[in-house]
Amino acid sequence: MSKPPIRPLTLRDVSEASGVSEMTVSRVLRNRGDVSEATRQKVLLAAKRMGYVPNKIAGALASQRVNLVAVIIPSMSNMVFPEVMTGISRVLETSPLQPVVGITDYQPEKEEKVLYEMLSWRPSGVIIAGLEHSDASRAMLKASGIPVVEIMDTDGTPIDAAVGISHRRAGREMGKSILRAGYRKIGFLGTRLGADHRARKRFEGFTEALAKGGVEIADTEFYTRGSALGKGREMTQQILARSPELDCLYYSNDIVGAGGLLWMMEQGYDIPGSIGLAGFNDVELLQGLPRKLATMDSCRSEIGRQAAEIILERVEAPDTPPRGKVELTPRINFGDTLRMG
Amino acid sequence: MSKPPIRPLTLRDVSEASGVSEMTVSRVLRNRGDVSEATRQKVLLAAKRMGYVPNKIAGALASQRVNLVAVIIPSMSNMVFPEVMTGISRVLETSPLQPVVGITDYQPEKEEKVLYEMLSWRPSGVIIAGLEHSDASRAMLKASGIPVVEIMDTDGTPIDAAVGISHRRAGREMGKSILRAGYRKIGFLGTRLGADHRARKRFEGFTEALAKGGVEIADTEFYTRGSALGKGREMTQQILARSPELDCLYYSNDIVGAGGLLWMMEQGYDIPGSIGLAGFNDVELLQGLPRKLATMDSCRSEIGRQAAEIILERVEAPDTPPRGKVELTPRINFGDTLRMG
DNA sequence: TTGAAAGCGCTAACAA
DNA sequence: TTGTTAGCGCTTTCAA
Repeated sequence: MSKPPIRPLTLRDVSEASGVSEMTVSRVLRNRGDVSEATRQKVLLAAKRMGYVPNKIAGALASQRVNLVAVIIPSMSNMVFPEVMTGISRVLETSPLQPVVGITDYQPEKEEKVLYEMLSWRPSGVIIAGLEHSDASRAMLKASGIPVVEIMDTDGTPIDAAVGISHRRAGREMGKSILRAGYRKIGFLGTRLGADHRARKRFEGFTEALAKGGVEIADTEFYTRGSALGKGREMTQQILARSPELDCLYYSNDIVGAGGLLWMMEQGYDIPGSIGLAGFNDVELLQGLPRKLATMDSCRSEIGRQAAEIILERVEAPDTPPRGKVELTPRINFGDTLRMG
Repeated sequence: MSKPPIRPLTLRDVSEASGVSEMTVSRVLRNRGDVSEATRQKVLLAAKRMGYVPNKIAGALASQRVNLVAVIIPSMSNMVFPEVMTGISRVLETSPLQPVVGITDYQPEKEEKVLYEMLSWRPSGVIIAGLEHSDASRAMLKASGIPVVEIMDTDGTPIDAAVGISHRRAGREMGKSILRAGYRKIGFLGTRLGADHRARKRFEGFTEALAKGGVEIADTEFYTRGSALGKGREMTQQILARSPELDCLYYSNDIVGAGGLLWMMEQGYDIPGSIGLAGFNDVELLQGLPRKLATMDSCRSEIGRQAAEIILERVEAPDTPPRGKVELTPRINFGDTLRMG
């Protein structure tokens, strides 16, 4: 075992060790151009036994190509983005492109910073959550000259392309279903509006649908940080202590909804008979609960897949006309916590 | 609004636009060296209005420095690694270093591929989960000449440095506590052993502790994919159908354990009186369950924090002597599902 | 305080 | 099939 080298190995080292020119070594290592099987083997052997790892920094600078796709999302911990990532990876695995993830914590300033940082590595494309970005972020994206796909949401104008669902419509649909089922005293529980634009849009669509039915939100309960089961329990307890007349609760996501459901089951509420519950996202977690929370599929892996396909297409054929907005249609799943209308 | 440029802007463009030499522009943009306030402002203004984003590829090649730390973990979706990442980020945020994540799906071949890919970008350090790696992976890590911290586990010999807990000991401790509480017919439910070395070590430590008390595992139930609540329900149902005499179940992680707990509560089991339950990890999710599952803290954010600190230290002062192995001590939390001994 | 020259490690384009 | 040459866009080093 030789001691670790001071400087990493270069192509030149492999060239000298194998007695083949740098250029030919480079060709072998990239499987490009015609190289005789004999030299090929010689080079491969030398490279492997030396433990040579190519320097992509230099390669990228020389070739002006970086096979990275920047994926910029608000958070990793809420069970929604892992599925988006799976969809993206599935597609990119069939290509030389690789996803690199950046997290914004729902903060526009952080998004701007992460975006700047990632663009400075000159990726081949950007997949970014949401349609709301700071002016500087939009400017950077436009100026980058690479394909940009905004995901999750379609309520707005994309910079380049967008794949997602209409959260406003999702909220409206849920509102209509809840009214149709006969609920009238409706409460909303969710993230403090503002940071999470998609939750806000669902809320707006929801209240709009209720308004059309002549119903006003009876009470609301907002929280700030985290999205744990525990929060759902607390908030549900509080809103029901304050407004015991409520006959339906709409949660901004499944996790808080699940927390509420667990708490209400312990308290012996009659669900969905005297009170209905609904969440959003259709996360896997719900499958394991004693009762299935009503929810709406947010098409996460499909969104990831299509976004990656758009990037791939545009990287392989830069003149492909932009696909514009792709709006997917989420379905309501009534589960066991909402009467059907 | 001008149309997007064919080629991204370069330092030279900013230089020409501001009438300052490339070199001085570079200095301004990096806050290095003495530059008069007048030129500074001129450059900053020009750069901003043009929307210039520096090319890190070129910068890295020239400076031979890449402020990236490769973080290589098996999975993102099981609630354990997000917390590790938080610990890492917390520390790196105070420095110019940035984490970049790679996922291995618990597959050694994929680990090797991801590692190769990341090392080819010449990061400043590597944080990698586990102590078990293929020979090729170990060789690459050794040859890289950069600080390497293996995390989560301390049962084995690190390549460079390691921060984690002893999973063998964690299993042993839980085994001892369970015996002390008087349970004797004990079942184990977990991932199929092999891929997940840390779960395997816990299992080994657990059986070892039971053996010392003259007790043998009465039954086991293994699963392969995913780690959902639903799996926990199914497996628990199956093992109890097969071995109704069991008086304690040890799960390889909290999520399957939580699934089991929910199912058993529905079935009306007397917990922890006639049957005890325990998991592993102490994930936040447990806080929201009707009863708190007994578990053991896996020190995730502390592991992330310390790993990042080691990297940081070694990057700033390359001659720092290696810290070797850092073993943290997890604590048992008896929750509501295990009698105390 | 500023600038000029050289080169980081690789690949595109061309020549042999 | 193989080799040579000239950069990629920046930073280091040294000189002014």
